[in-house]
Amino acid sequence: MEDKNLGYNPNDIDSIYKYAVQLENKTFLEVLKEKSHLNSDALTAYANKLRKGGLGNLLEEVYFGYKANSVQDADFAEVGVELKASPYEVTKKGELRAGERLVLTMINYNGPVEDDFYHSHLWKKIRLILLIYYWRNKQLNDNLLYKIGFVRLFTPPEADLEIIKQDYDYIVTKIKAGLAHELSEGDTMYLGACTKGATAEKSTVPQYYGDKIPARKRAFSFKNSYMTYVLNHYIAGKNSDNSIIKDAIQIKEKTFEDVIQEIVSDYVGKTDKELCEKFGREYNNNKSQWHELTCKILGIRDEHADEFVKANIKVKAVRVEENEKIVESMSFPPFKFLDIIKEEYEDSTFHEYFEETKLFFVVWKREGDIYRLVGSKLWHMPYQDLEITARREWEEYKRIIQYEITFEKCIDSNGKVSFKNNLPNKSVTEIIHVRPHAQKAAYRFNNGEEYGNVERDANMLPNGEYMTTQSFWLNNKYVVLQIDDLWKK
DNA sequence: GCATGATCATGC
DNA sequence: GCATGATCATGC
Repeated sequence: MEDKNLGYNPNDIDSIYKYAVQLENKTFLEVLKEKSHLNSDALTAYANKLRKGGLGNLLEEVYFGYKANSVQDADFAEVGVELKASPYEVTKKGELRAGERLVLTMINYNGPVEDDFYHSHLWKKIRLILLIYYWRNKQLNDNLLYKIGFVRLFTPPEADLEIIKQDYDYIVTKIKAGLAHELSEGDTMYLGACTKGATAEKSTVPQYYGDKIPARKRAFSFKNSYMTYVLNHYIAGKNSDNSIIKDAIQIKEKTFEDVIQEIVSDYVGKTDKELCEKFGREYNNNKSQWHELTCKILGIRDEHADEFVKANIKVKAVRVEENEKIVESMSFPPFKFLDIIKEEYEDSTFHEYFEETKLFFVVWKREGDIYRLVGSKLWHMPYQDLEITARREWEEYKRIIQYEITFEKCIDSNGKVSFKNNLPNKSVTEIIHVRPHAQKAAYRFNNGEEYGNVERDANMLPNGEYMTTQSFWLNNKYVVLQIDDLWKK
């Protein structure tokens, strides 16, 4: 029965949904005006109080008429519906992107964890979610003007749920082994253990298991990549049908990693030439050949397989030479100098990338003129590498970019000009180095000298000069160490 | 043969 | 025309 004061029946899913869906296309300000009896001053004061997460609380208190709480039951406990308000953004290409990971419930460090997924607090929070997605349009300077774009009842589809269960088991196993301090979002596919609390110092507590080593407080969350997929495909109705798992049955007994490795293993031992013939692709050794063969082996149109998008997995075809070396290092998206100097490592774009991204290495080994497929591996940067070595190297690059970058002008035998900088060379680092990553070299110096297309290919340093845009690269020697067990055994 | 600065290729 | 992933070319 409908509650006259609330406007809906909190014990009836249909009623909750019908009431909620009326939020679509309204701004938060419109909701406030409609539902509260505040005068305009009080409204302004309320708006000023909004903190992060405040927009969700606003809906809970003002629109649904209950106090926001942090109880580990679902918000509409009688019917097991959990309300989640979350932002999305619209990319330049017009695609939707989740603005945040969807935080579900805290991981308990004060007592035992729940082994059984279907009897866990987490399950109560995700079996039926009332998703309220609002457009975080950064061009608006008042977040009350954000508009609610989508209201949906959501539960992960069966094939997703199998992977989420595997993720849950992985996280729980690690916690029970007393290794909560080594948890990383990159460990898992769709369900992550994200950190909670502003800083590591304030939010590190002893864990319950093992030697009670202090660990960052963490919460179960759906990863940003998963929610971005949910938004585009389950909510906005974009079609894709580019999945590797064709039926949830495939993933019941095996992990996703096992599934993709088994697919690849059917082709191990075949050469690139044989595979080109088998898949009807011209054998021409061009840049994309081994990458394209990988997609054909996996039975996907391109690297944006549904599972890869959801779990933020990037396909990397790696060719190993006869001397067991990789010719090239591996590039990653470029960065801006003025961005990196503002970042702390822990919240940096670099750290976020390697914490949230997995690489699927598909490895080929050279034999004369051809490359033979030797195997594959789903990889993410190991905890120690990301938190210690890469941190040290990143901070050194940041320091030099910030305080003491210098250039030396070089002219080669053809009279071509280049500039040598004093950033550490790859020979002195273990994991990463910094290299140019642009269409052409471009510089502008404070003495007025200028080279190339500065607007397109360079960006500004703290001292006002411009250097060719750079990116982080994984050292080729480091990459070899991650995969050499595939042929050494 | 390696290190490094520079550049290419493809998809959207 | 850009974002992204991948490779080239020179000097030592």
